[in-house]
Amino acid sequence: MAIEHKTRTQLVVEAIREKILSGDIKAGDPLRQAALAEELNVSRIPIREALLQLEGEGLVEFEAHKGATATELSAAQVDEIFELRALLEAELLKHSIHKLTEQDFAEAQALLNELETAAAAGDSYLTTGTLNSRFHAKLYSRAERPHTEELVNMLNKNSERYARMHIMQSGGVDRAPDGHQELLDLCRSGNSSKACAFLQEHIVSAKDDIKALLLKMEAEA
Amino acid sequence: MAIEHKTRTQLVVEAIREKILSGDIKAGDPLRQAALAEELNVSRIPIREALLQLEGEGLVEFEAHKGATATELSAAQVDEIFELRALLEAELLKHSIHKLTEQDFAEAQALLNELETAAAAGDSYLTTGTLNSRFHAKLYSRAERPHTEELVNMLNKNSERYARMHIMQSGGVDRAPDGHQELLDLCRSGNSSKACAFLQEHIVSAKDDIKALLLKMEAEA
DNA sequence: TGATTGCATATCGCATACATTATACTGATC
DNA sequence: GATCAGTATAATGTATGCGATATGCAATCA
Repeated sequence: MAIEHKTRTQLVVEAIREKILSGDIKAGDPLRQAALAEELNVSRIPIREALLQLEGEGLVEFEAHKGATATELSAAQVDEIFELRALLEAELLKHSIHKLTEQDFAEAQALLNELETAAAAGDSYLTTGTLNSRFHAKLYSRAERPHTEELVNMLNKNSERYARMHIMQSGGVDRAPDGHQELLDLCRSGNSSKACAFLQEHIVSAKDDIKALLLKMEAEA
Repeated sequence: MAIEHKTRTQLVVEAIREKILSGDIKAGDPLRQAALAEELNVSRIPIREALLQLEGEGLVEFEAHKGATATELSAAQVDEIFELRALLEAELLKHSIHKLTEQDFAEAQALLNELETAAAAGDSYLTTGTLNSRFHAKLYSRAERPHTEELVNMLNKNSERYARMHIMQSGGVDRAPDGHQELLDLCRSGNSSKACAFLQEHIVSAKDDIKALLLKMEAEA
């Protein structure tokens, strides 16, 4: 296994992304190149390049001569992003479900068990969030749809910070591991249309929770 | 109207994008920073920043310490991209169709007439391609789904160069203005599900043509 | 007093120069 | 002749510094 040589720009990308997703940098905040450069002990070049990459991920907006800001999503936009996720993740599942092996199901089940344990133990978002992603990724793993997967990843990054906010707000409780179990069972049964419909439902209901939170915040502001 | 001040990086982005879409730079070709810098009379910094933006658009792939290459799409990937387009454009149409005004229909019809005239006159891709995009964009214009629109734009950029190749190959003839007319009529009739289904069909059939071409090219290589 | 112009400052955009990494080549060893 | 180590070369990655742009404030004028 080759050790990978990370470039400074990559490290900066990860640092800033985490700052945005964790809420350390809030939506709409300006991202000053010089300040970030000093904080991360690099020159402004890797900062600029990192910001450009994050713009591609949709987390940052760049305006010439004015600087970058963390993207701000309205309730309507969050709506759209979750609906896109529902659409595309269902598409992934549709293409993957019939190719999943017994091994895949077992691994998915293991991830789910781990997730339940972690959730019960009140572990941090870093743990539950990662397990959650890995569970979903496992279900889609046989889709062989790299572009769709990348789009889903991008949409997930965009919605993740709002999901985190929601979890914080509701006392750090992750919801719906039951839903996950039901989804997995449906996949095992091989009923593609039912499983996809359930998945869409699952994503859309998460949307509704988060949208409610956002509307409240918009009203306050 | 404020004159917009284009940054060097933006100009470079446009220059390289056009080189890729036009086939001047072919899929898989390496993009040497120094060479591009000299050719476009700028330093390597704006070149690097432009390449990063193009990576976000999916036209370029960046690998640390190895440089950038124009993205290469396998037949399977072209397949995927067109299916995504079909899915997402149908979604846009679904959300837009019932909000389209008589004015919108008239403008779409005008674009279509212009397109037919241009196609009959054998105009360049620059003309027909632009009209084609504007026609589709008009149909989606009331969707109010900015993220979906952006994804569609991105997918279009990725498929455009293959579409251009296909048109070149078949003697510069653009296909299916009839299909466009039928699509517009369906939209006018307000039959959402039929119109969306027809649109999907339209995109998928374009895919099949291009895929055939690509498979032939892969076989030759 | 209110609007407008000009200047000061913060910030960004980009050229130059140097550091680091990957790769092709050379020669030695088996 | 094949393989490997070591080096040379070319390309990328990053720091520094200067010129350009935007923005806020102060001075000026109607």
